[in-house]
Amino acid sequence: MDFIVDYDPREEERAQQASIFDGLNPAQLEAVQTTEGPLLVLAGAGTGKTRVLTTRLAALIHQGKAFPGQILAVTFTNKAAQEMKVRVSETLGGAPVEGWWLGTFHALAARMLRHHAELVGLSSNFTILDSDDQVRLVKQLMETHNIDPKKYPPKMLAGEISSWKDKAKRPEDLGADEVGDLANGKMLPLYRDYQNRMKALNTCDFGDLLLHIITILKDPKHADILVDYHRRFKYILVDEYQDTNVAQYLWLRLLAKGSNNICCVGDDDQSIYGWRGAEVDNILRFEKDFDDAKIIKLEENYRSTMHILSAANGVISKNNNRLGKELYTNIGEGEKVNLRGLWDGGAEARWVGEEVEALQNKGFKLNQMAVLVRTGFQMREFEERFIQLGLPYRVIGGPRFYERMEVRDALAYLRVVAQSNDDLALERIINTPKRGLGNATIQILYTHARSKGISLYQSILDLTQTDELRPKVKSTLMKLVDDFERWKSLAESDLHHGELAAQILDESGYNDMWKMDKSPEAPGRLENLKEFVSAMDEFESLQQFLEHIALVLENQSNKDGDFITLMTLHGAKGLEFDVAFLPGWEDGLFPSQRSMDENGVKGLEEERRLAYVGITRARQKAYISYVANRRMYGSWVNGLPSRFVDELPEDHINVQTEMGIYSPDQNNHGSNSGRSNHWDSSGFGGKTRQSTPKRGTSMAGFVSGERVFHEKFGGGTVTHAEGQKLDIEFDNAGQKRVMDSFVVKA
DNA sequence: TGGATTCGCGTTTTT
DNA sequence: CGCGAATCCA
Repeated sequence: MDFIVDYDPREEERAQQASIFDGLNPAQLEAVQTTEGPLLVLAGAGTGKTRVLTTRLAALIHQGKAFPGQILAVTFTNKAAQEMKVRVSETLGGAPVEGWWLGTFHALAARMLRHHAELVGLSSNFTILDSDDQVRLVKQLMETHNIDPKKYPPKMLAGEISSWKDKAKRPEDLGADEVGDLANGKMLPLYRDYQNRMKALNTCDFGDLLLHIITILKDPKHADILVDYHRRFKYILVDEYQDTNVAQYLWLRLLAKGSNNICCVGDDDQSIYGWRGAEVDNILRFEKDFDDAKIIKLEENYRSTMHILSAANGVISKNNNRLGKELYTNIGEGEKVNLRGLWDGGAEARWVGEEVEALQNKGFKLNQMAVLVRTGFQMREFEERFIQLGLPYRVIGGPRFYERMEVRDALAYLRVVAQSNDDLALERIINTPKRGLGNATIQILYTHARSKGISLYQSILDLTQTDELRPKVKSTLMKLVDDFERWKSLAESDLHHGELAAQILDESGYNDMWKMDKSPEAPGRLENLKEFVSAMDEFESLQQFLEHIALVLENQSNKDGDFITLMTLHGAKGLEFDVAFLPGWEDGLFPSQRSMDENGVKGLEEERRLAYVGITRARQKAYISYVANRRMYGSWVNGLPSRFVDELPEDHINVQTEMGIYSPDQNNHGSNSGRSNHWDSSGFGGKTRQSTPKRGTSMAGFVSGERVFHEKFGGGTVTHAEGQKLDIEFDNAGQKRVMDSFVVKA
C-alpha cells in the first residue's frame, strides 16, 4: 500500500536517549501525552501549539503507537505543512516524511479522490481549476441562463457557489430557503449546470475536492471505503482548527469516527478567515460531536512581554463570541505599546522609518521587524519611504507565482496536453500568442461543441474536416491541433516533461511573444517561465506537477539578507517579530468598513481578532498608529482613530501625539459614544462620503497655508494635542455638524 | 480582429 | 489614482 511508510526502529532507541518532551510545560505535556480519544487543544498566540502537534506526532511514532502511514496530519496552509514536516523530521533524527499523510486539507482530499474519482463521475486524471477558471466558467454559463453579468457579477455568483461548497452543500442538498433570490432565483440551475460542466471537463474546483470525497465517504453504498480509511488512520491531527470550514469539518469527522483519536489544535481568537467559510463554531461543535472530548488550554505565552500581551488581551476581551483565554507570560513586563496619531500617511511612514533606524542603532535587526497593514495599498507609502531611506525591505504577498499570467498561460498549454477536454485551458491560450483566432471563431467553435455535446478541442478536430471556417482560420486551427497532437505524443514518450514544457513554449511562439514585448515586465516574465520549466523537473510526471502547482506551490521568498518585512495582517499569522509596526488604525480602514457593513457584529469581531493577531506578533515592541488624513483611490479621506485604539487598555499604552492630532479620551469615548452602533452607516470611504459626510467622520485640510483641523464628528470628548478639550455632542439624526475648528501653527 | 480608448471600481486570501 | 475590462472604431 502506497501510503504506508515504515519507520526506523532505531527511533525508539533515540527516544530513550534524548527526550523529545524536554522543556514542555505541564499543559503542553498533557496535550502531547493524551493520545487516546478526542482532544481539543485551545492554544493562544505564541504558546507553542505547533510544537505540541509535532512533538505529539513524533511521540506516536517513537512510542510505536502508529506508523507514519497511520497518522493523518492535516494543516490549513502549505506553509504550516512544510513546517510540520521539517520539525517532525528533525525530531525523528532526519527520517524522511515523503509519502506520509501530512499536508493540507485540499492536498490530502485530492489524493483520496484520485483513488475514487470514478464514483463521482470523474476519471482519476481530473485537473484542478483555480478560482480564475471558476469565474470564467460561471460567466459562460450565465450567458446560457440569461443572467445579466452587470447586475450580478460572475465573481459574486462563483463566490456563492464556493460558499455552498464550503458548507458541503451539493445542488441536491440545498433547500429552497437556502438558495435565495440571487440572480433572479436562477442560482440553483446555474450551480447544477456548473457541476455538470465540471464533470464534462473532468475537472474539480477547490471546493469539489472535499465535496466529492465527502459524498463518497458518506454514501452507504461505499461503506467499505470509509471502513478502509478507518482501518488506515489510527490517529488524526489537525492544525489551525479554527480555520476549518464545514466541509473540512465533516470530512474530519467522518474519518475520525473510526479510531476516535483526533487531536485538534486551534485558537478561536485567531480565526480571521471567516469571510472564506471558516467556522469558529466548529470548535464548539467538537465537544458535541465527540462526547468524551477532552479540552486543554495553553495560556502561557513564550513570545511577547506582558505589556504587549495585556494590550492584546484588552482588545480581544471586547469580543463577546469567544471561548475565553487569558494569556500570560513569564518573560517580564517589557515595554508599553506605543500609540501615535499622525497627520497623514506620509508622516506615518516617515515616523516608522525613523523608529526603524533608531532601533537599528540599538542593535535590532531588520529581519526582526515588520510592518503589518490591513490592506495592500497601505504598503506603497512605506515602500517609498524605505527606498528613500535606503532601508532594505521585503514585501510578502502579492500575486503568487502560479497566479502570474505567464505561468497560468504555460500551465494552460500543459493542461490541454494532459487533458485536451480542458476547454477552459484551451480557451485561455487559443489566441495567445495572437494567431488571428478572435471571438467570432471561438463562438463558432463553442456553438458546434455545444450542439454536439463535445469539447472545444474535439470541435476543432471536427470543424477542420469541413469547410465551414475561413481557409486562413482553418489552417491556423489545423496547425494548432497538429502541435498539440505532437506534444501529446511527446508527453507519452520518455521525453522529460521539463524539456517538453520548454519545447511547447518555444514551438507555440509563447516565449517569442514575450521576447518581442517591450514592456518592462517582459524580462521578468521570461524569467518566471524559465523557473516554471525548471520547477517541472522535480516531478515524476506531468500529472503530479499539475497537482502540485494547483495545490502546493509556494511563493519562494528568499530569507537571506537583512530585510524589514512588509505584509498584511493576514499574512502575518503564525509569524513573530521582535518589533511590529501596526499602522493605519483608523475606523473604516481597520476595522474595515466593508467587513462591518457586510457582516455586522461578526465582521467587527473578526476584525478585532485581526487586531489581536497583529499585536501578538510582537515579541518586544509594538507600535500602533493612526492618521487624520489618508489618500485613498486618489482622493483624501479623513479618518478617526480606530475603535480598537479606544479599546487598548490605558495601563499598557504609551501615548504619543503630534500637532493637530487628537488622542481619544478613554473615559468618554467609549461604547456609548454613538459610534459603535453605526458601522452600517456609510461613514467612511466610497463616494457617498464625499457628497454626504456623515456622523463619524472628521475633516481636515490645508487652508491658506495654515493647517486647519476641523472637527465634524459626533460623540464623546476629544483631546487635542495642545491640551485643549473639545466637548462634542453627536447628532441623533446622523446629521453632520461642524462643532468646532481650530488653527494649529504649521 | 485587434489596437485604442473609455469606463468603473476599489479588503483581507487559501486551496 | 491606477488597473483591468468593456467598448469603440479602423
